[in-house]
Amino acid sequence: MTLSEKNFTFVMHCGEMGSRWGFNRTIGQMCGLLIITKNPMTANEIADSLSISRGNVSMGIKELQSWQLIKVQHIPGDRKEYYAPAGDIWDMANRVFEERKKREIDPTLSLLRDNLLDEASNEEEIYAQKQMGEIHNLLETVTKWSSELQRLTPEQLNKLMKLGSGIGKVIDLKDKIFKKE
Amino acid sequence: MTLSEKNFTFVMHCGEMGSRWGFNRTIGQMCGLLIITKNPMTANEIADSLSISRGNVSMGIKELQSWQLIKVQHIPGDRKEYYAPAGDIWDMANRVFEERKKREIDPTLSLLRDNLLDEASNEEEIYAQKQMGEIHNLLETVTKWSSELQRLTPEQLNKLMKLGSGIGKVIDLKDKIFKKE
DNA sequence: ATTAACTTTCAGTAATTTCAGAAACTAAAT
DNA sequence: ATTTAGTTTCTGAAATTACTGAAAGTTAAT
Repeated sequence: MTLSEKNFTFVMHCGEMGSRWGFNRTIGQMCGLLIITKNPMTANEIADSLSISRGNVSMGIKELQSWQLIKVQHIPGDRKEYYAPAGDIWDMANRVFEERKKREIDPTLSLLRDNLLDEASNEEEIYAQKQMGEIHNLLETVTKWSSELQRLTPEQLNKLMKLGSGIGKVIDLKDKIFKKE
Repeated sequence: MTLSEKNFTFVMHCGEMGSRWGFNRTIGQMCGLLIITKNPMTANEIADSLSISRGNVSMGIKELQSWQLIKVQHIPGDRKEYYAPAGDIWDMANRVFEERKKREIDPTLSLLRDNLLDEASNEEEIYAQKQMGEIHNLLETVTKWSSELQRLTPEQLNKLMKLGSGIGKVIDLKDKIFKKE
């Protein structure tokens, strides 16, 4: 089964974007391919569709599983493993976001925490520590906020997103109401 | 002027994280270094502090300027260029965020827009197009939302962030109020 | 218009990352 | 216990990316 031209273009685009999204070209392609393909695919089908080696697909699968972006399925009476996206687009985006937070923010947060426990021992370290404190604040805020968003129900989240510029008004509103109490 | 051990550790950490944040090791180090150093630095000071070549620093500066993360300063009677972070930590994070959106989201958004204009011509393309539509929605929402956040005043933003789990309640609240009208 | 102080560019090299294909492994069916 | 259908791991080659150091470029002072 060969890809239609339009679908092929999309898959290749996912490849180009792959490294920007946190993985590599092949893995980007695999991810795009599985998303637009209705039926689950075997590793060999993936390798053929993308003209890459079977070994490479195997490594890619492992990686995509570590991101929790794909799941394995079995068809009764068939020994092959079939792969499909794990969840809908929104779920997948969430996973990517979470995983990237883990890789891009958490390590720094923990370094900064450690550092801020130590007393600075001179002028230069005092300034540095002040700056690190700022970064720490920022990252904590982002982290807290993102976990709050995860906690909202899909409907709430949807309302929030749709709110758009209204968000400013709502904040002010909330402010007025609670100031009274 | 050589870095204290603690500061050195931080700068090296920024290097390790560099590629995850969208640039490379050296540029990560440069960025970290400039952030924790109180006084603006010359290119040579940067090269010495990090033990990298002068040419490399020059390229790094260009890159950091393209991200709008640093600015040049001059000291009267001194021909050297002095570099310092452009803005506070929040500003910088914003710039990184914006720039990454440009690289990681915008190209895909435009590809998807184009694709969705075409009529799908068979079963397979219909499904693919449905999925692409989902991705398109998601990315549009993220884009819109992030530009809304940029539009808020710092105080509003701060309130919003502090709101934390309260956000759910506020949404419901807003809902009730406007349903009456 | 020369020199001196500084910056940028760039060609070649070094380091890293990605990949194919072969070999090793696993487990179901016979 | 062999065969067969399948998956994973690993090595070295290829491609990409990052870096150095030297050469070229710029600008201000003399």
